[in-house]
Parts: sequence; C-alpha cells; structure tokens
Amino acid sequence: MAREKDYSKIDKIFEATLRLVYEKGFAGIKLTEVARLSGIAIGTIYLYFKDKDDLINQLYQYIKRKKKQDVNIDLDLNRHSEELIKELWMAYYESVFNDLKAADFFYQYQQSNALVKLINENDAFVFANLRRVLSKGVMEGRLKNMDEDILYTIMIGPIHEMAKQALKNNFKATSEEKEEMFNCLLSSIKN
Amino acid sequence: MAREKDYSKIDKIFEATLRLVYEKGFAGIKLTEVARLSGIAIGTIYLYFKDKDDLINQLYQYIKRKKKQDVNIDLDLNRHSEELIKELWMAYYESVFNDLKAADFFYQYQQSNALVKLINENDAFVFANLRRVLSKGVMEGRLKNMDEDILYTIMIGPIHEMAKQALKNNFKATSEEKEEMFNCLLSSIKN
Amino acid sequence: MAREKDYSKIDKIFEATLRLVYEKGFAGIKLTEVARLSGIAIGTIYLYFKDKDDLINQLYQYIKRKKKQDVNIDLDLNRHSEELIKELWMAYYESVFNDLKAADFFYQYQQSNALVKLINENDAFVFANLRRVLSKGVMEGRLKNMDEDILYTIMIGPIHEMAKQALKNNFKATSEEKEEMFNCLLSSIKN
Amino acid sequence: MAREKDYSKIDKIFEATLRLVYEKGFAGIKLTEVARLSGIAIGTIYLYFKDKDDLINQLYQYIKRKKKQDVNIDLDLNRHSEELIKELWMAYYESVFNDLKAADFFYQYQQSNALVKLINENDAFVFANLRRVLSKGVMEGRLKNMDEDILYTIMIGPIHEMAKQALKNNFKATSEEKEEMFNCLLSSIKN
DNA sequence: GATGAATGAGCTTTCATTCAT
DNA sequence: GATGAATGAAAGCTCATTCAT
Repeated sequence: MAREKDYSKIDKIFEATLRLVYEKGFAGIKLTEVARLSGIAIGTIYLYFKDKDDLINQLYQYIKRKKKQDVNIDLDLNRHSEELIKELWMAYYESVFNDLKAADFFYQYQQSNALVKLINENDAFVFANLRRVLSKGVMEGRLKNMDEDILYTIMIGPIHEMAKQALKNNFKATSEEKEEMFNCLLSSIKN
Repeated sequence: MAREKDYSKIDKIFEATLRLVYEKGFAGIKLTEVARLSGIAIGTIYLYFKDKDDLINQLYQYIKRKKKQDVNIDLDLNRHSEELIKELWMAYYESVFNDLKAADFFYQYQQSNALVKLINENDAFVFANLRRVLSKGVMEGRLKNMDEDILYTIMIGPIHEMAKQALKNNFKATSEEKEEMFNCLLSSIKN
Repeated sequence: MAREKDYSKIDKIFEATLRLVYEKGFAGIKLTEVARLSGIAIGTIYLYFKDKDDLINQLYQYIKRKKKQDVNIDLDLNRHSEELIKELWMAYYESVFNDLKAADFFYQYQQSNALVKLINENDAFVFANLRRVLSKGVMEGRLKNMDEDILYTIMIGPIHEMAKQALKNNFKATSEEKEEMFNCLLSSIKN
Repeated sequence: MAREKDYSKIDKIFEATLRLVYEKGFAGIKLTEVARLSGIAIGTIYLYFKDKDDLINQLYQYIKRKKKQDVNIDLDLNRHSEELIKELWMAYYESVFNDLKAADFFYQYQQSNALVKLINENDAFVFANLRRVLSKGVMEGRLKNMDEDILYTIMIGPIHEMAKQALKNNFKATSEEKEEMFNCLLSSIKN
C-alpha cells in the first residue's frame, strides 16, 4: 500500500558513487555528495545500506559479480586452449573498458585495505577461469612451463595498465591494436 | 615549507605515512595516526609540511625522485636497444620490489584524483627513458611497429600487476622467473 | 487528534510505548520502534496522534485518568479519616503495582522536562484526595500537625521507592508486608 | 610542552550536562549543547569521553562516587543503632538536597535502561551502610522485624519523594521539619 | 623548535515526519 | 484509512589544523 521499495535506487546510488570516485578519488566519497549526485535523499541511502562501508562493500561485490558474469563464459575444455584464452582475455578486456569507472573503483577498493576486508581468496575467482585455461595450456605443452601467476600477470597486467592510462589520458587502443596486443602477449608465452 | 633541517624526522613521517597507506589504504591516512606511528608530534608535522596535501604531495615527489634515480641510468643510445630496454626494465622492476609500500603509495596517489593535481605530464618522465628506448627500437625496426603506449603497456603492466600480488599474497617471482618474464615480454614485441 | 475510531490500535500503540520506555527508558522512545513493536504502521500512528509529543502527552493523560479512577474512590468524609487514608493508600498501592510499566512511564514523564509542559497543577489532582484526607486528619487532631507536603511525602514516597525496586529487582512486598508497611507509615504520623 | 590536559574541563562538562538534564530532561542531552553551555569545544568533549554514552555513564559513576563519600561515614558499630541510622539518614538527606540536579540525573539515569547498563548490584553499595545498620537494629530487637527492603524503603522513599517535589515546586522542608520527618520515620519502624 | 591539548568545520548517521500508493 | 518508503533537519562524531606551553 505504501509505495514499493524502489531497488532501482541502488543503481543510481552506485552510479553516483562511481562517478564520485572517478572525479574525487576513493577518499572523496561523501554520502551527502552521493545523495546530491544521485538525486536521492541521504536518509534513503541509509534505507538501502547500513552505513558508508556497507555501501562501498556492496558496490564492490556488485562490480565483482558483474565482472564475473562478463568473463564467466561457458568453457568447453575440449576446445583449443589458445582459443579459450583469447575468448577470456577479450571478454575481460571489454568488461574493463566498457565501464572504466567501475574498473577504477575496483582497483582502488582492492588497494584500500581501509575497509572491512571482503576481498578474500574467492575474489580471484573472477579470474579463476583464465588461470584454469592457462594451466591447461601449460599441461598440454602449448604454453611455456612457467608459474601460473606469472603467465597470468603477463596476460592481465597490460590490460590494467592500459585501463589506468585510459582513465587519465583517454588513451585507448583501437580494435586492431587490441587484437595485436593480445597476439603479442599470447605469443610471448607460447612454446 | 619543509625546513630543510631534520631530515630524519621527515623520513620518519614519510615512513609512517607509507605504512599507513599500506595498512589502511590511501583514504585512511590520518595525520594524528601518522604522528602516532612516526613518534613525531602532530604539531611538529606541521612545522615540516604546510598541510596534509603538502605532506602527501611531497611524499609523492620524493618517491618519484627516488624512482627516477633508480631508473635514470645513463643511457648510451649507441648501445643495442634490447640491451637498454633490459637494463631499464630490470632497474624499474627492482625499484618497485625494493620498496613495495612506496610503489603502492605511488599508484594510489596517481589513481586518487583527490588532491591538487601535481601529477602532470612530466610525471611520465619517470618512464620517459623506457619510452624513448622503445621508440628507438621501433625506428630501428627491431620492435614491432606498434603504438608506443601499447609497447610500454606490455612491458610495464606485468610489473605493476605482480607488485599488486606481492602486496597482497606475498607472491614474488624468483630471479630466474624475473629473467624469464622479461624475455617473454621482450620477445612478444620484437619483430 | 485521535480519531476516536479504533481504540484497539491506540491501546497497542500505548502498550508498545510503555514497553519501550520500560526497556530503553524514556529517552529511548523511537516512533519507528513503537510502530514495529505494536505492529502498527508508522503512518498509522500519525493518523491517531499529531506528533510524538502528542502521543506521549496523551499516553500520560491516559495513565493519569486511569490512576485517578483507581484512586478516586467515592469518599464519605464522615467516615473515620484513618479508614479513608487506608483506603486511598491501598488503592494507590494497587494501582501502581498493577501496572508497573505505566507507573514507570508516569514518573519518567514527570521527571523529563523535555516536553511541552502539560504537567500542571491539576496533575496533583491524582493525589488530591489523599492530601485532602490527610488535612482532615490533621484538623481533627488525629494526625501530627505537620506540613501537608511532608505527610504526603511520608505516605507516598515508600510506594514509589518500592515500585522502583520492583521494576529493577522484582522485589515486591507480600500482602501482609503491605499491610504492615501501611501501619508503620500511618502510625508514624499519628498523634 | 604542549599545554597540560585540563581535567577541570571534565567538571565543567559534567556541570553543563547536569544543567541540561535539569532543564530539558534526560532525553534532551545534546553534546553540542553541552559544549555551548560549558564553553568547551565539541571536539574537546570527545577528548575526554569516548562518546555520548561514555559521558553519561561516567557522570553517573562520578555522582555515585560522590554520594558514596557523602554517606560512607565511618561507622562504629558499637554505637547505638538509632544514632547510626540518624547519622546516615541525615547525611543522605543533605547529600541529595545539596545537589538536587545531581540527584535528578541520578534517578533519571537509573530509570533509563537506555544506556549500557552499568547499574549493577554494587550500585546498592551507596546505601549498603544504611541497610547494614537497619539490619543491626532488627537483630538487636530495636526495630520491627520486617524485611530489610521494606525498612529501607520506608526510610529512603520519602527523601526521594521530597527531592522530586523540590525539583518541581521548590518545596523543601525546613531544618525542623527534616528532624521531625526523620523522627516520624524512625519511630514508625521502631519496636 | 617541539609538543599535544584544543578547536570546530564538515562528515556520518538517525529519526520524526511526510507522502505516494 | 492504512501502509511503509522516502525525506532532510538535526544530532553524533572525526580529524585537519591551530595555539598555548
């Protein structure tokens, strides 16, 4: 009978928070600002989130979930490992560049040990598939026999680095460059 | 407004700040905490720094200077470009892993748009040499004819990625793995 | 502005308020809590009461009315004053212990200068009869010629004190002890 | 070297709080008001007290301690029990009326279950001596063989009742009346 | 210079009250 | 009427900065 709880408000709140983090940095999140930017009353924010930390943590979870979806392609492990790697890499690349502000928040959150640490092991889960496929490649002898962490680092590091640049200077690789970049990275770890 | 007097005090303040950033994140820097951790009175901090921003900016400058020194090897451009790249890459790698907390602060500072932007173009200067040498390689036809930013991204991204892991899980490549990793990356961009 | 409609709702609201005062104290009354405890929507509370003060004031009035009824025995002033005193004292005693939470609220309300003062002279009216009868006793020479306030204090104070204990430690006098207690008090002021 | 922590500030804070409770009631304590009234900055209050609850709890403890001192006369149990009772009763009476605001706060705090309950058994300790002496009187056969709680109630209740009146109407017994009142109460429980 | 107690602007959070359904 | 989501004024609390010693 009362108006129904409007969960779309959560989206607006998240959006405003991301914008704020993008503009002012992680330290610049002020809930009154979030309220102003999102057009939602401060009290309402506290209706959906226990407190500021909760908002930030939930936003992190939300982005993580979304990224997981973006990357969690259904993998047929019978397929060629290089193909699988490419599919995953491209998916992650797109996921990052499709929402750079989210990516920005994501990294800053992980960096900031400030908050109740919800960043636990299974956070890596976002990337678990890539790791798995890399391992497969190694076992099949297609990839160099290097530590999985290093292989992962080589493949993923440049994406993050480029995202950082994209946030600052707006530099972004073209579609061909993306392709080229991937080929470079893959070839570098292939046997 | 740093009285160029007691550098040991400044060191302690910087150190405490880095530790705090490491423990609580960039957003978690509180000057009273810095005072407590450094064993220097809060009032004294204000003798050495105009305000909080000044402290953070000076710390950033300080780290930048140090990194620049670490990396600013005297380059004889007559030498083989691959050799030069390796020297620079290794120097930067060491610089990062020799003081991970400083590296952490460095990235978080750059990420955080919070502060008066002192991060200007010549910040890239830290890496200017690497960029220059990469360009040289391209012009000489030794490296693939890709955008300098992308080449840079491929070479540097994995270092930053690994540093991030090192801060969290303490994973760190061995000396051999480092070598191997470099070889992978370089080969990936070589013609 | 109580719609004189659904008294059962008002009862539930009052009851929840009393429970809250008992559990959290007078300062701890939160209308959202009252709503939750009473099972009545917060909006509905505002249909029955103008605002929080109104609710509290009305509850006070309600309890006062009830207490007045409990104590306002039809007094035949021809009867023996001691008999009358006993009747009133016992009635008040029962009234207090029959609903300790209401008594608790009653005292806290009177103590709390917080609200628009509705506690005016005729509040004493609850006890007016006792005072009147005490006066009568003095005039008849049966009671000591002391200030009426003091006589009143001696007779009523112990009831309140015991109620306080009852609320905390659940100590409560037996029926015989009650009798005994009354006799003590009365004898102490008799000539 | 910095100015010394000025513990007299605590007194000023307490005083302002008591005044506020007296004027606005327990629910009306607002730390900004306490700051204003006491002439102490809000931040300073948080230097001496963890939070609002802490301030209120510590004020309670403080008053309790003071009352304990007021009443904790050195008792020679060889003395006549009636004499001892009188001494204690008078001391408590004075203690209450010497600082009615403190007494007011004291009762309101006890009533308000709102706060972390620090009101434990040994709170009764304030009155332990009176209880002990009453017991002694009973054992010696000087006082009626009634439950200690009831005896206590009879002796103490009227003081509290009168204090309540004193806070409201400014009624206060004269010195003779006080004497008289005590005599009444004592005689009422004597054998 | 050095110190840390004191300050108060400004942020976080609560809760009485309103209002769309 | 009844509901409870939404609101925002006002209260609680923090922390960069100042200032007395």
